[in-house]
Amino acid sequence: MSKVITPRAQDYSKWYNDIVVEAGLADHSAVRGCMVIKPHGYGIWEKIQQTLDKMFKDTGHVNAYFPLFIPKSLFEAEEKNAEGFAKECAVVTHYRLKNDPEHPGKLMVDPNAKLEEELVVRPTSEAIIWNTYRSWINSYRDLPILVNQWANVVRWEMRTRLFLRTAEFLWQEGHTAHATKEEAIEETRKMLGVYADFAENWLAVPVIRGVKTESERFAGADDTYCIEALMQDGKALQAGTSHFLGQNFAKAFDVKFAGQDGKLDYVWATSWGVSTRLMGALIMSHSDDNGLVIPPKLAPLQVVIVPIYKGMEGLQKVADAVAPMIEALKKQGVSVKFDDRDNQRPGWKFAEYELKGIPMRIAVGERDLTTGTVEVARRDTLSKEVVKMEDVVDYVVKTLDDIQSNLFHRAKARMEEKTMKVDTYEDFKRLLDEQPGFILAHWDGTAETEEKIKEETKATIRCIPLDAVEEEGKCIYSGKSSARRVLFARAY
RNA sequence: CGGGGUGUAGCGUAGUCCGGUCAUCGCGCCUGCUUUGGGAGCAGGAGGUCGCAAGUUCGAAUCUUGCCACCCCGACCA
Repeated sequence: MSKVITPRAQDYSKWYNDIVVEAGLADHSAVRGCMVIKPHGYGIWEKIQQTLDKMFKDTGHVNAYFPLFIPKSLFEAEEKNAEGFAKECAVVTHYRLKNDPEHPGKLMVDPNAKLEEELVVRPTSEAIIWNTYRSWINSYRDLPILVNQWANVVRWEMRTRLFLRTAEFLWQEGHTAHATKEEAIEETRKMLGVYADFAENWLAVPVIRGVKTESERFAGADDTYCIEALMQDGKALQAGTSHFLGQNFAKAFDVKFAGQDGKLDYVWATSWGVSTRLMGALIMSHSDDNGLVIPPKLAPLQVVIVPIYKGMEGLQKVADAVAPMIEALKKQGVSVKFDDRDNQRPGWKFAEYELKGIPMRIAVGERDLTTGTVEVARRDTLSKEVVKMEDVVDYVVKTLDDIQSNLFHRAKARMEEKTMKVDTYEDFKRLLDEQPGFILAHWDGTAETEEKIKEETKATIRCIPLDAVEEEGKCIYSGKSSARRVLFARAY
């Protein structure tokens, strides 16, 4: 077991923090609620970005970039959106500092440099983007607009957690404009599908696709679709959202287009995003008490080769022996590193790479050179196998695939095991405490009931699953009739 | 915003109640030798505005006052 990671059973929350910090993913910074994403963490984020970016391009989207600052007057234009985010906005009021006459060597805000109009640091970019779209759109021929941006946003959260909720975070936000409601809804659902595909086939995190209830909806949306994942401790994590924005922003920013019939109408909109929070989902889905576990498809480094030797000549012998293997692995598209650092011993390196979640490790000693074998270990099961040198490339390629799918199936089995159908409020409350997880239960569809349940149990309706089957039932809280089960959980 | 906690070397810490060769120990770092198949051993060495500011005192990591920062729990949360 790791010397630096708190075991999950002892303190899950501390375990999570330890993984993030000790695996070198991120650190707390000098700024409250803001983190430094370190190279290892950023390397994973870059993989996430590259993969998603290609998926967006493949579905017809292009990238653009809009300003970090939004004039307050624009920000407040879409009332619900503004109201929803107002409580957590950072605001720029001045544009200059000057020397503080009372405290030599210190600076102060220059009171003469007050901005005419305050600038809101974007918590999300609908306002600035829709204000821009007004000038991009005149006719149905200008539609659809399928734009994505990779950016940072700021939300002044009261309480933050590394990756899961930080005051500043990195994300992508897609903002599309359409001529018809149907097309916009189709786009909303299509992007939800992209997210679900990415979550399951790259992050190896199984998700439930669904629609948010009215009270959980994005501020300014007509409908919010989401993917919900379940972490090892039985708490839910919203992993991505895709919003059908109706004509709300088009109306707020007066974005109209002339149709084929010459009539003017407001444009239909969507927006969708995933953030560095996905890192949190990745960490909490797969990692163990030894450290991080990275799905091979997103690992910046997939295979590490650790030499075991005596003296520099011994190291050289091993290096010569593995050189062809490294070349062959690279040819297969496997990222591989030969760790020839002489200042750490093999055992130390083993522990280190396990902590960092590298999917596979190959140990090669002088002993192996005589037998023509190597020892290959996989991170997900921690099992080791002796493999003939000439079979290594095939074995590694196959095993990386196997780890990827094993991680997904393991997480999926866990999610299914922790998903329960419940028909009484007593069982509901008991399960939340005794076996936390997803709970499928009947709900009468009212915001009042939803709110009461939340108050009394801290569980929220994560979503109304898209694949929910029609089923007559009675609301667990009010006893009123219900047509389908919805998904409850305590959430991050 | 409420409650709790922390701030001493790169990291983790002892010392604070009771002021006086107390700046302790471990990891890490540097040098050398021996080691290397699961976080090496020995020997030597370097490294400090004790969060910041003011005060009390012959003397402050330690006492007083004020301030700052971060973490954890809760409230809050597209």
